[in-house]
Amino acid sequence: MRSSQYLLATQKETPADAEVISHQLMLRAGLIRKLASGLYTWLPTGLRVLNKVAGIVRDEMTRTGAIEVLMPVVQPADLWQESGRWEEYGPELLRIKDRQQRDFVLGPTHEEVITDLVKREVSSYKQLPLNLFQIQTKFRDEIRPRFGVMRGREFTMKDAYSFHLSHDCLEKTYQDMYQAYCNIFERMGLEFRPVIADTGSIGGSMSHEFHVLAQSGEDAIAFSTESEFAANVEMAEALAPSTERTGPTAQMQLVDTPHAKTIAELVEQFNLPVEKTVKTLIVKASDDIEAGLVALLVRGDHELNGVKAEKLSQVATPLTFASEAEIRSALGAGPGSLGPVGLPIPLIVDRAVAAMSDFGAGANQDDKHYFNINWERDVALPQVADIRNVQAGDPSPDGRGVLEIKRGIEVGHIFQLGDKYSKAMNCGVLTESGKHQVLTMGCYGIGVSRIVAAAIEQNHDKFGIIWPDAIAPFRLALIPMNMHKSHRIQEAAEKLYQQLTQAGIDVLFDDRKERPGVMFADMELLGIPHHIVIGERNLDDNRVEYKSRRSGEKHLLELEQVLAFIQAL
RNA sequence: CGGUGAGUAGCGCAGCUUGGUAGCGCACUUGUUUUGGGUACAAGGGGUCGCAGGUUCAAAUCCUGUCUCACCGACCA
Repeated sequence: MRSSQYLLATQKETPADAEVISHQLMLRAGLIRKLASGLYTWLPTGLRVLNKVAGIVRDEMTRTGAIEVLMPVVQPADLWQESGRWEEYGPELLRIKDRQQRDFVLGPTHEEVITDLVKREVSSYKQLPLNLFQIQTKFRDEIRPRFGVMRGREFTMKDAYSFHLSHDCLEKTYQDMYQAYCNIFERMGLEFRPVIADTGSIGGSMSHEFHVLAQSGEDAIAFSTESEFAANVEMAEALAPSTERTGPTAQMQLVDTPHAKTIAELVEQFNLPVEKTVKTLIVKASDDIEAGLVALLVRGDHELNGVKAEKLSQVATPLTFASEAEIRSALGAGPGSLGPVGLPIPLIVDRAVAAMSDFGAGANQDDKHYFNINWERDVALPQVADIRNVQAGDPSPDGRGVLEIKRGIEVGHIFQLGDKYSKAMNCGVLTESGKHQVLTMGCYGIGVSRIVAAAIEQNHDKFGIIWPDAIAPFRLALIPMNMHKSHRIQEAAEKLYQQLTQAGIDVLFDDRKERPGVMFADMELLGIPHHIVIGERNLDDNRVEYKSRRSGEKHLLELEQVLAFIQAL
């Protein structure tokens, strides 16, 4: 490609609304432009990267025996009514009507369509197992799109769906996908980790997420220092403290605490260790709880884990915090003065709270706390559950080492779905014995467009992007200096360009009439991994200069060596 | 959906308090200059000041409404 006949679209200045580095660089390097909130146009350079990412994904998927299809973005509402997700899915599902006033949705995912397809097309056990995938645009009306294509509303995703007669067979495909995903991210040159994950609203049992590690990641991941254990913090189990609860050492006392509405204020004003305080959180209860509310207790320095809390049968789904007004009318005190003693609604305490003694908590009267509360003596120990987020330094759930927390960008997610969709939509085949059997499914997603952003988060410096070779928009930048004034340089550049292009190398030939500094700066911003600079000085010796974008190393090459050198990289 | 803030040239911003001919830097065009790291000088093109209504002789500026965008929070595959 000649830059004079291309749309480079690089910019010096960073638009004000780009927060994370990948978003800034994608705009500056001319990869994307925003059309509206969460909607982006892919410019030629960005599309080249996107296509390379998609190509690797397609290649590795095909290698495992998965077969590519392409399903519509617009889907009829009946399918969603059939699976039950027309009601289940919230406002994130964009619903539209056609000219006949029939309901449709813009597909946020394709379980319904694929299940319907397989139901119609597959009728015998002999056709199984089957793994179908597509690389397609998805639309999710995100509450808060941000970070450019990292969390856009419209995005490109690879989604695969496998169909099986038995769980063992699903298990095997799941493992194959796990391995394929590792291969994909390795080929792209990304630092990633598979972690145990929550299945969320897609449903199912076993699930892993694949995270690209980066400071700006939206998810927190817990790793063991000693073992292979890695899980999304949402899922990482917080073990019960290994030490027994100690006995009471002091009488419970009621204390006036007019200026202590938060744990921090309580700790500061009353010289109470934070590990001796308890937070009382009030959430909406599920329908079978009469009180309508449930109290969740975690230690003062711990955080409630919403995913874990939502799984408790007493807690309403989705997890909803009670408003101050609801709390006052049900409990007679404000949120800053709540505690377990005398609380008239069901209580669930975290494992760490159950192990506490002589602790302080609200007295369920405004501006008063009880200090030196002890379970059993002052209040019965209620139901105990794991409802907090793990923290750095907590013991690993597998018993080996302690946890460390890092941030990650979720770029892949694999699920063992089971029969959630196949059952709801009656997707089955005849078995060997002639009986109808509902199929077991797996589903496997990769955020293709998100990978582009994630790769930049991991590969950049102050000059711009540094693409891994496998996903670079161009592998090589050909930079002639003052070509418009020198026939020798023009001749050498044209010849190299022909030669490299014919050898199948993606070359960006910067033939613009620009100053050297402008060209260097643009090629670095674009992140092209390998640069060849042609100048008068070196041409006298029949040489050009090679420079690696990543390492910065430079050396001279004979003109005749260039092709072989690049091919050997 | 709640809180906060912002909409003025392609991008980044000033002007608004105190109403009176719309500005700066970058980018773009032309010329000269420069030529291995975003040259310098000169001349130019480009704006219904988000939109609608109101006040006024006069509105980017004051008032009302509305739309859009961003950040924080809640929420979320």
